[in-house]
Amino acid sequence: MHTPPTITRCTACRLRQLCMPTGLTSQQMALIDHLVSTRVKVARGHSLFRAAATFKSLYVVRTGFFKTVVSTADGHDQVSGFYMAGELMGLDGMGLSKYTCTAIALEDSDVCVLHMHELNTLAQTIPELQWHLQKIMGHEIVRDHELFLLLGSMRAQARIASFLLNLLARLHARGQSGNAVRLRMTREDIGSYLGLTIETVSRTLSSLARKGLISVQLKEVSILQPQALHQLAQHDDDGDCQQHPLLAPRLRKPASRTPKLQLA
Amino acid sequence: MHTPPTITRCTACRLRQLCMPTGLTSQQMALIDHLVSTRVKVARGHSLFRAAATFKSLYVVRTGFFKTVVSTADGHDQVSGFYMAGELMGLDGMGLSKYTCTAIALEDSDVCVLHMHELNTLAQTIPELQWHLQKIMGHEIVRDHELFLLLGSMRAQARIASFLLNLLARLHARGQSGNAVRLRMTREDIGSYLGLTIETVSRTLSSLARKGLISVQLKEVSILQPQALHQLAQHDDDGDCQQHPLLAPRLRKPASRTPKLQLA
DNA sequence: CGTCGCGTTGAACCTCATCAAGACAGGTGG
DNA sequence: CCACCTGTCTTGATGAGGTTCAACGCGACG
Repeated sequence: MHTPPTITRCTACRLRQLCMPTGLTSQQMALIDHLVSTRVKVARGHSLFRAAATFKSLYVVRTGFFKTVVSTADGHDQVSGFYMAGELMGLDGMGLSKYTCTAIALEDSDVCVLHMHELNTLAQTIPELQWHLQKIMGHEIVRDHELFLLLGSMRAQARIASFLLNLLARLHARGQSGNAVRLRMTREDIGSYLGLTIETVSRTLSSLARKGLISVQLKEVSILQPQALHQLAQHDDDGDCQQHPLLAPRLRKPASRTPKLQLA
Repeated sequence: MHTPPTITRCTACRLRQLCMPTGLTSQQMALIDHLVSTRVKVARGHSLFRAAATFKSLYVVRTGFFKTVVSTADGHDQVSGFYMAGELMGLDGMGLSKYTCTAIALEDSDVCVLHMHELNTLAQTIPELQWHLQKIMGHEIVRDHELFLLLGSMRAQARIASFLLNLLARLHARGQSGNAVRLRMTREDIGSYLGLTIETVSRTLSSLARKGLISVQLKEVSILQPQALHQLAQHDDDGDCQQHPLLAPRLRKPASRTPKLQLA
């Protein structure tokens, strides 16, 4: 068994901990090094895979930035996610063996290709790999549930705040320090993702800047008051109107759009 | 190896095709028959598993009906799904090894318990089982994307229409004929799921009934004009106002909330 | 310099949330 | 059996948040 070229060796990749399982034996690592046989470059504005295409591979962003777009029969479409280095795309294809969304590079990007067939074969001998894949799919589902909450019960201001904090957190997880966020996507993309119009996105950003919570200069955003943003992301608007959450835990809250949980 | 009691044998279950892979050898089937070692009954209003509990099992609805609820830190919560016979719950727990939502029975129910550990062990020897699990998780992700579209870019009327059609389709997939849908959940649950208030749900149902598209009698709904409902579910409201989609394909559409796809 | 894509801002309208009142069914106790 | 109560659903009136329409600023690019 020859050693694959360094360029495609996962063990030599600084993103390894983001997309591969940890705690493998060196023997297992060596097997995994053969997994990524292909790298592809995608120019800004071009697609990596398209909806309805046959599902064959998963993709990991190596450098660059992507959005995924889902479309309805009648031509409507919506951004369903943004992906940065180390994040996995294409999981939606596993259900019907077809991709259900289109992945578009928002800047010149580099992608690792994981052929599903090889991945599954390898997973037969490395259970950890199998579990890891399950975990990643589980994360995707959890991420989706968070988006439900955002789309179903948050105001524009809270959506934007959540969005910015989410981006910042992911950048921090990649080692970036500071509070600067460069928005790789357009306002249109943000609006589509958050279920808002482009005007509302723009207005809300301006409003947050006017309050001093962030600073905005086109695509360059700085989170000046992360805490305050967090507050906004949680309480829609009504300023935490329950009197004593500890003293009256079962009190019926008059909270805005949130029916109470029917307890067991 | 003894044969497990009939009551927990998947091969003897009429729901098998809904939750188990097809095309297995009889030998594999025999192994799978040992998978479901437990059945649990959940009384209406009680929970099957709760958010933050340790993830150990997946659950398949055998009889009855469930909703899942996700909660935020600040007490808000939202229905994230409804589950009927043959559908799998608990997949969200695979990401963090904790459930992220709470499953509540909306009527007295019967559930098959799949211990994740055993499931994974068995999947090591039956690749088809592994693929099947992947497929199911993929379906869940696709389902979530459809919900994004609904929550992000549909009007109340379109959301309700989609919701009713979705329920009807799932009932049909289970062999029910006719256009009757019994709503097992309250208006509050529906509203939470669709990102609407209870009043809007009620009003929209009344409105659809007034138009003759459905009939409503509390929890009993009949879909009188499925295709008309389909229309409503797709075009928000503006009655397909582009003049000649074929002659002017690149014309800027005045469509309500849907920015155009940035092509590759 | 003109054009085009993108972003911002203003004004009017509209959908839907909110507040409020009442209808209806199911359950309990007299 | 009725009165009563509670949870659920319906309907109306009002207002706010966000969409829609429109105009303009700005930078990139040919």
